[in-house]
Amino acid sequence: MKRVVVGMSGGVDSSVAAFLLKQEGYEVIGLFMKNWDDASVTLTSNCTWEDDLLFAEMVCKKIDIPLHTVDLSDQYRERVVNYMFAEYQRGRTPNPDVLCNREIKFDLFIDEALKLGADYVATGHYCRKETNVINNKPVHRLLAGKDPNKDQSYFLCQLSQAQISRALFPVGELLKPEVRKIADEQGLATATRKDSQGICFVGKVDLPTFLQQKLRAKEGDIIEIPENYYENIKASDDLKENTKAYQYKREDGKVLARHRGAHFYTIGQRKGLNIGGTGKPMYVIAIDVDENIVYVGRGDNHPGLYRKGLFINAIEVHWVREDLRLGINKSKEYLVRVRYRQPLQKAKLFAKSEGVYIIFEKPQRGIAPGQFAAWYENTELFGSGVIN
RNA sequence: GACUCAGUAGCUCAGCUGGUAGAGCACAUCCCUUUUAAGGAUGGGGUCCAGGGUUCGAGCCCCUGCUGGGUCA
Repeated sequence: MKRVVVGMSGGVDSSVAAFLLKQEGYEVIGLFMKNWDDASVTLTSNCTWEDDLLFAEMVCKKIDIPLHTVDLSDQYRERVVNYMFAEYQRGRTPNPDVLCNREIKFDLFIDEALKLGADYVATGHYCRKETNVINNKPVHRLLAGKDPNKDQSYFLCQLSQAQISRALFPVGELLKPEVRKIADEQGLATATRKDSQGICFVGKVDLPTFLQQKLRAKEGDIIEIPENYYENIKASDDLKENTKAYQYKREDGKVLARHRGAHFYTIGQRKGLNIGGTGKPMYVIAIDVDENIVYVGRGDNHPGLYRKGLFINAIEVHWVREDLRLGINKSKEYLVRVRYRQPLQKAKLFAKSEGVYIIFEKPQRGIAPGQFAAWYENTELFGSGVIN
């Protein structure tokens, strides 16, 4: 009998995952991770992990599996939270949950599971895995969850073959309502529990407030870049031209207002600028942390909000399908998304020695450095990388 | 100094020939969402610069003053 350790979060998805595995005949062990216990920064209820643990216990008892707990909060802080601070400080927009999966759930957690004698680990992610043998070698394929509304493959875009080889995703074949139904039928305490939101383990936080734990508020100018700024920029086929962020200078626009620290903002952001009287909403189109300037554009269609492409440094390019890695100077069409739940966009990848250039068929809005671009073929996730 | 235009929600402004005010933006809350955002819905707010007058009734008319912009000397 194969032994599976399931990451029990205290939510419905992992509850049902555990139940399904048990039903399939696995020997199932629950493992609860405590990764964060600082309730002072959360916006919603406090001490969420205690509630989560309680629910995990109830569910495990119900389906009759043991539950272990492990405290990974030191490592979580080191590998996820500190990374967040560091990225924001650089004026970038990190994705802590992608890191959390790569560094915690599918790294340290797997280690803990192996200590418990696990053959596999499972989570409640809406995502599918398929293992094929190609050239006499097993190749693990990461596929989108069946529920198009809940597909969470994006969050797993940084996983390696070794990590995926250990993983099982029992709810990936189900739709969310089906998961709820199973939970309900089985009388699991989590059946109607609200989906978690916000940063995994940390919860919903007000980012500027959260960041102020480590990053100082520092007043600076908000500068508006007029639409005609772009009139002189001629269209080009050059990969570098089309994939680099606009580099504005103070003289390119007019000071509109003040902000409380450029590193608290992200590209595409509308709320929190506190600029009224503009008729149209203002959006952040660039931030310069060295000069401490936030550049904004007026209106939904401001050219500065859109970019044709993006670039990923070679060392930050990750192929889930190592076997299908694009060779240097090769190019290929994929479907790409730059944020969770974004509809996949047609794009072409160009592999160069310095990294990967992605050119979209249609210009994309709010591409933020620090976020992950993930490329797919049909429903399969092929690779990902940090947007430069 | 003269002339002239303006002074209405936090901001930018609308308000027809007088009947106690509106829109966009901002903001707040909620929804959506295991990242940041975006998006959707709802909402809070106004001695209509001040004082006086005309009128049954004034943001709108008249007078005076104050403040700001412009033009001319």
